[in-house]
Amino acid sequence: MTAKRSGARSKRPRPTEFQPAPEPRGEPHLSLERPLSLERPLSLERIVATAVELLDARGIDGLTMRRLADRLGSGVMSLYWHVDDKDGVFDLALDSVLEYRGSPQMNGAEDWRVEIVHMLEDWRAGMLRHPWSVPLLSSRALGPNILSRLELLGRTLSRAGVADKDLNVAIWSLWNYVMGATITRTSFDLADSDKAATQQHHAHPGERYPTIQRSRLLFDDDWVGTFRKGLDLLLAGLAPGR
Amino acid sequence: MTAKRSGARSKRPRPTEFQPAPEPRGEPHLSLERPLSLERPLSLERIVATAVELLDARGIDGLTMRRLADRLGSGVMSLYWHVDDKDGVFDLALDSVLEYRGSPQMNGAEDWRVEIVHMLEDWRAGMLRHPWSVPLLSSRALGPNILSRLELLGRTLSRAGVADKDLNVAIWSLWNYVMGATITRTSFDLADSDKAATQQHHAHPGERYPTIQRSRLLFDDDWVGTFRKGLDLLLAGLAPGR
DNA sequence: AGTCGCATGGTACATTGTACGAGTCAATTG
DNA sequence: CAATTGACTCGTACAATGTACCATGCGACT
Repeated sequence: MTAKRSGARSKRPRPTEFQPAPEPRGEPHLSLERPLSLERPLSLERIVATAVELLDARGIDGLTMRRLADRLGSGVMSLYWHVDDKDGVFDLALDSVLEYRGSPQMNGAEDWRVEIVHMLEDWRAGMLRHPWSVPLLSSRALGPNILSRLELLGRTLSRAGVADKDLNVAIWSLWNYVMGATITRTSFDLADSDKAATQQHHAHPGERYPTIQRSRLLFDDDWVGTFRKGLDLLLAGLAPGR
Repeated sequence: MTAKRSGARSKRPRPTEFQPAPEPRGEPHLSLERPLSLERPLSLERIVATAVELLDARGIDGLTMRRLADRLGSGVMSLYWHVDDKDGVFDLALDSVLEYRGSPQMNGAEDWRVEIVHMLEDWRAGMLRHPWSVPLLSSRALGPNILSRLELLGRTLSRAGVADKDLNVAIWSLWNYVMGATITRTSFDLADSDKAATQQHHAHPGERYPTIQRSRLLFDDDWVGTFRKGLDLLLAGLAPGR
């Protein structure tokens, strides 16, 4: 009767979370050589990693279940044992890219500024390394790794002396700033690569947009500098201590 | 020989822009009653307006060319005379939603703060009214209406006394803040509507995320207040004058 | 041996975007 | 008047996609 898949499907091994090994019924085939299986066995990790590769290489529309299966050397439908549906692949890929490994030294006394800036810049860099993550991030719910970063942010700010009543504003302000900066940045990358559509505006910005033109807003490519300046400014406003 | 469509297609009437009426070869059929055409004639305006309706009603995946044509009472392929492709519809719909009609009074002497806050809040409100605009915004190039807002922002800041060398940082900081705040907000709306996927995290935030839990970060629904506080803070830091 | 649960994947189908080309009708030109 | 043109409409067809359904294989346990 080939037991209902809906049951099996809802029981995913571990969606990027780890669990304290509740004896999952004996380890499955970790024998010597792979017996006569054509390739390595499929796994959630392999699927997610390959999905990220594909997304990096071909963008958000470049990820199709067929292509993904091809790269994995498996049949298309095999993926569906490990994953609910395509949206699930997106969620997993997104979260996997947003993982934070922590700041290197963090012998923190007064280093909270450094730690916060490090985490936020690492986050921004991660998103820019995988530009497809930005639109995904704004259309899906927040995954565990995002929450972890929020938690770290809150904890650090709190340790730095931000009062509880100001904490939420502080967290969200920093958070929003980074999100926005990253989006803006990727928008510009897009605009550059597809000049055809926007040349009408970028070509004659002086006519309709004199101020933008004068400040060279659209051509200022010191993104990192601008990002840091705004961030410092925010931090200065948020945190009392010098 | 039914002239090549590629020629006709590139000649769109006016893509939300206006042009000084270069005599487009005599006005086409603005006769009395519609002769025996089944419905009103198709037009770019109607297409865009209906697309926005559809997007509002069914979300980003709810917009299909067939459904759009159905709502317009036309054949699917008729759309393609007015629009390049589906992405074109997205671009047009997005830009149409982001138009700014200006602040009401603006008898500005010291009112520059009011004007900026008004424009930014209007922008935020517009995006929240059409949540599909957020992911679109972060995956497409900036349209004319966005540039107009940037221009207005820059001009107002400049008039308020922000030095040219600080202008870019000021513009981008405000911009990024609003973008980020809006994204965050829509993420939460998503998370609320699809508790199933995230309940594991939202249900037990205290275990893994004690600080978030303590500050009730995820349950603080005074979005407007938090938004305003952060914005005021930014403005205070950016503009010297009190 | 048989049974069960994990895991793979082939086939099939509905839905999508859109290329192609034929059709309609009004204005223009002969 | 007839012929032409060019703006506009739309039916058909096709390729690409997500995924439901089902058959199969394999290792472990009884």
